[in-house]
Amino acid sequence: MQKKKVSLKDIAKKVGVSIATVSYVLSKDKESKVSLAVAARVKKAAKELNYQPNQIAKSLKSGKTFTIGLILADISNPFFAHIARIIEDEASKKGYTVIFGSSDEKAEKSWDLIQFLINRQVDGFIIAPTEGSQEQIKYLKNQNIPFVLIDRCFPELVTNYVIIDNFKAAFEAVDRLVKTANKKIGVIAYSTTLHHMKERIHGYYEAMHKNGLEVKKEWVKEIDFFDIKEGIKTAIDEMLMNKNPVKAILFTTNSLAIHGLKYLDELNYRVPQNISIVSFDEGEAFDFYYCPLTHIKQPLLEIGRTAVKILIEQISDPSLEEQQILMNATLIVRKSCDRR
Amino acid sequence: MQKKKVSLKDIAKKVGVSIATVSYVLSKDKESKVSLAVAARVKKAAKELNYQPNQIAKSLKSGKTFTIGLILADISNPFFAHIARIIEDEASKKGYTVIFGSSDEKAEKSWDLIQFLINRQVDGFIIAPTEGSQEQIKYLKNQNIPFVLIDRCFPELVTNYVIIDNFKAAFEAVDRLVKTANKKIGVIAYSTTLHHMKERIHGYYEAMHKNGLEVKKEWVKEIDFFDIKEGIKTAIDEMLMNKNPVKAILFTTNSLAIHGLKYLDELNYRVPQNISIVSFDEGEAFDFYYCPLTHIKQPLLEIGRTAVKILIEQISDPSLEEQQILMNATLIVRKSCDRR
DNA sequence: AATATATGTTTAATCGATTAAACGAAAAAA
DNA sequence: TTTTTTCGTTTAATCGATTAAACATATATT
Repeated sequence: MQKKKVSLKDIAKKVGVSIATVSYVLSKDKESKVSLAVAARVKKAAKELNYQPNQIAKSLKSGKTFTIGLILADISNPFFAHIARIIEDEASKKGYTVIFGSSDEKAEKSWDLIQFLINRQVDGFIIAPTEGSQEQIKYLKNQNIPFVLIDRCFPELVTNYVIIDNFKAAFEAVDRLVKTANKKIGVIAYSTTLHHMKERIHGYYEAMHKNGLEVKKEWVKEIDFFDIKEGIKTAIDEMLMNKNPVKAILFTTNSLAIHGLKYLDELNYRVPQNISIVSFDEGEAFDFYYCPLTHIKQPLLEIGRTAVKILIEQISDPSLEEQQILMNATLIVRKSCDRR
Repeated sequence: MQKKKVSLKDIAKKVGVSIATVSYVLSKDKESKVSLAVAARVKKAAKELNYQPNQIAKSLKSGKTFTIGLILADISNPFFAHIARIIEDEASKKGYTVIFGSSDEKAEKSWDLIQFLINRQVDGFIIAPTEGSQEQIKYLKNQNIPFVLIDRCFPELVTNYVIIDNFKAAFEAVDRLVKTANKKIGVIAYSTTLHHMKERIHGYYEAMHKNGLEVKKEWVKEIDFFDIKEGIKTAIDEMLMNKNPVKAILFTTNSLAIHGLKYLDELNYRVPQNISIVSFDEGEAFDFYYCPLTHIKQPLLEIGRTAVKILIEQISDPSLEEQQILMNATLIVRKSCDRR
């Protein structure tokens, strides 16, 4: 059996005062009410007994748990793991704990997590929402539960969010590819209605258009989340084996790039000699890739910190206006898109 | 303001019965006490109001939070992120939530986290302990707070733990290096008193000894956690630039291997032509390394699942004996140690 | 000396759920 | 008909902390 924990009651008994007095002493700011002599004895006893306040009881009374629910696609994905770490640090600085859950991009799992965490009385959420989770987000709004979306957002809903300008990021990347002598450029994205993905594709189209380049149907590929490996193969095969094979590819996520580059290797395509590459996000994996990769770098630290900041503001004052933060990604230019 | 949540009180009022009756109805197993008619009305009302029990209140009453505290070195390290994900899934299957924290290998941070999570009334801990955290572990034992150590353990303390046989893993790896024509083998580890690291080094020594090979002082390097990059450089320089340069290196962690391989690249050493390599753990990063890496694969899924299983057993019955689980790692042989 | 004010401490309600014990009414046993 | 059981429901205590309000004392004011 766990040694029963020391409570205010135990201190009160030991010192010979009421529980209330002990409470007043130990909640600092109210100390003035209590005589110095008694306060000293209470503090001494608290130290001797190694009193640790029961946060559960505090939470029940106050309705606050100082806990943030963090819902990501998959904590074992380096991109999300990195964000999780940043959020953890930032939250902890402000006295908040993080409870996380992985949705695996499934709306149902996401809903289960939300329900679960609401029952655990989290004070708010930071969510990278899955496709089709609009109703869940609306529910949170209706219930006035504070939350901030990250990485993705639903433009049709007014919510807090912190994301990058995906359109611009993709646009700049493709524009760069064009500038470095590429005309036949393809894009590989996930097959999803999620706005950030659409924006990345949109950015691609606009950059092509702005540069007066035609886009062939075979150059734009959307791949199923749940079968990346096969999807990538088919997509790349189709991009390369037609009368207008692409000479450059924009991968819209880290995972897509990893799988794509592996397959290009199998096909004995060399980067950048045979094909140019730009990818979203970084990854340890790329460190060992023979050709330094041009990629779109998201300001993860700012995203995480801002999300926590907005959430905590919102928790303290739920009447605040929702904030929409659009950050800029940076195009890090390396060898992989240089074919001159 | 957050819409105030529906409580038993609200249902009771709506139905016109006491709170106790509602509680009896909704706690299923006791349903028999209540008349079917009333039970039906209560259930209906609960559904209509979308009642969600307040877990905080439940926890206060029961003393159980169904929450596990997970303390790792760094959630953004893929090795730990992977374990975290496994633990999350396994815990969630059994109705537990995970609260995590990163210790950054610092005993002080670890202690803060433990205190913090105890106040949050976690039911137990899964911990990858840091160097010098023995007292913290003893404290948990004294307080009879259930916990399971993973990845590392303190042999001088009787605790639950789930680790791999590090000695054996290192032994087999080095033995394999010897069998593939290497005689001059070095090892790079962290400079720490943590037992798992010592065991890995010990395994190296024993394998060398068993094969009748002498170990030069310059071949065994221990590197500071907090300055890997520089440490690796110095270590490798010293291993290579002496009258008995090594022809093979065992890296005792993933991160050491990543930094080490990068530096070897800088030095224009080719694997396995100029040097053989074996590493602990896998990593996405290795996928793009030009030479497939021989590595020691830990059974992460089993480790995570077993740790959760033992912890929950221990939570349910704290009088159970501590369990020490030693799992076997697997040596995955690839090209990086094949110099014949 | 009588009254007002300040000071220090306790009482008791509260958060939301659980549950032993008490209670009242109906059904069964005498 | 009276007594005993059974059944269904409510009362009230509890978990640990907070905090308004009540209550004593002591001190200050008139």
